[in-house]
Amino acid sequence: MNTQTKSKHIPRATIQRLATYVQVLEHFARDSVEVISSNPLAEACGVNGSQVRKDLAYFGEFGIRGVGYRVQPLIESIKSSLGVNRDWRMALIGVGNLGKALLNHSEFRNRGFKIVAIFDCDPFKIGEIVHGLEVYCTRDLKDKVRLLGIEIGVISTPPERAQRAAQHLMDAGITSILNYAPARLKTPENVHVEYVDFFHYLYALAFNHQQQP
Amino acid sequence: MNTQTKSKHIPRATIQRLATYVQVLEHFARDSVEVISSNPLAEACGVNGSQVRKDLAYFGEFGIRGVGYRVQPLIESIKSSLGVNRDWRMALIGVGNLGKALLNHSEFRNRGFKIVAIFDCDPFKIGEIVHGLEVYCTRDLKDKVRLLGIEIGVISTPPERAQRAAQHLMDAGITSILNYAPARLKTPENVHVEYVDFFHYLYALAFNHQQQP
DNA sequence: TGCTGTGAAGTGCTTCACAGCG
DNA sequence: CGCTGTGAAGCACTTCACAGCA
Repeated sequence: MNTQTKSKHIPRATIQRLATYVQVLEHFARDSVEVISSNPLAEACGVNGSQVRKDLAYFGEFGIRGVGYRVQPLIESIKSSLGVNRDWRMALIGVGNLGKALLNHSEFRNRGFKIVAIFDCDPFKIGEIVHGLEVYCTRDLKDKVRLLGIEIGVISTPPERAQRAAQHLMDAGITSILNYAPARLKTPENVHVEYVDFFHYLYALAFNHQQQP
Repeated sequence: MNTQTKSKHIPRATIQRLATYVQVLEHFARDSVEVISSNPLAEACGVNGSQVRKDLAYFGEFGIRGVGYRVQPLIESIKSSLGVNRDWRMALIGVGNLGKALLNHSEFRNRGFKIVAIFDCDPFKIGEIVHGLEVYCTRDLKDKVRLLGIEIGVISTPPERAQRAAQHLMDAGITSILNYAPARLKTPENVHVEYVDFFHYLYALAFNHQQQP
């Protein structure tokens, strides 16, 4: 069994599906399923069987021919391939409603994505304690990133302040940004931004609904 | 100018981008930009200019040759094409932490996606008032859907109860479901489910980060 | 025999390139 | 002249089909 990534380019869609496979496999694991073959796994994920096999094959040979995949080891292999079998330390910028809701969402922490410092530029918020974390001034970001080994920045500011928050993160050397603000960010090539837009989903539902009334 | 959908199939990716265009166009509108051509719009959205023109062309001819697109009318045209220029009434199932956070998120309401009834199967929660709404028993869903003209169901239960919630929604005739629970749903073809998984984004960040360390 | 892993074929989205119009 | 709208080309992802192995 080989967990090295084959040097090929891996489609972004594959990464997203791998996250789904983990979700579904953990469900099977809870039901004490020990071995599963690609077709039932695919069905549970709403995709094609070859798709599953091809996605997994990007990262190694995890299966047993004639048998299938052992569930628990496969979960570990996928997590390791994705790099989510370790902790990630994150900084959150923007301690408003949305920011507080994210801090509340304990599932992040459970999965190893830990918000270890929070920032705001509102002087009235600085110093406040939210979910056990002191709100720091955004100017201190660079120091804290170095001090706390932060690798991911989460932006939950209002849209008009998102670009400035991104600039602070980039100045601090952060190249991975999760952006909850409804704004596009101007960033250099080497910075990876993921945009979370709750409305994409609703727009897709609305569009489909009116197409087939 | 023609706002009829040409009968062609419209890629899902196009719908997602249209949501982004609206976001970016609204930003331009706030800055009093009145006309914009495809290339600057595309750049602000992180896509190709032809992509923008082709996406828009699925729904009609919104531009002026030699000039570009008038921002405000374009916003309205896109919204109308997507079906988000009207109100949508939604039911939320699962009034836990996540459900409450969603109720808090006033942006939904502002954009016309209104949660008008909330449900839970926990007898201790039924009758409680959350954000001005009484928590109803999930058994009453069918009646309320009819009574209140609900068209979209939002699932924010724990994963093990998501399928049951979906069943209740489908029994009530709902065919559009937004699922925040980390579980895949078994649904017939005619039901449209959008899965919101916060971890997709984080997994993508983690994967990319470890690829280019 | 049964299921994985994978080249080859198929499909659909994206980009190009330019005709057409304001 | 400039920018849109669009057929055609290019590219990437998905599915098929089967060789290969447990």
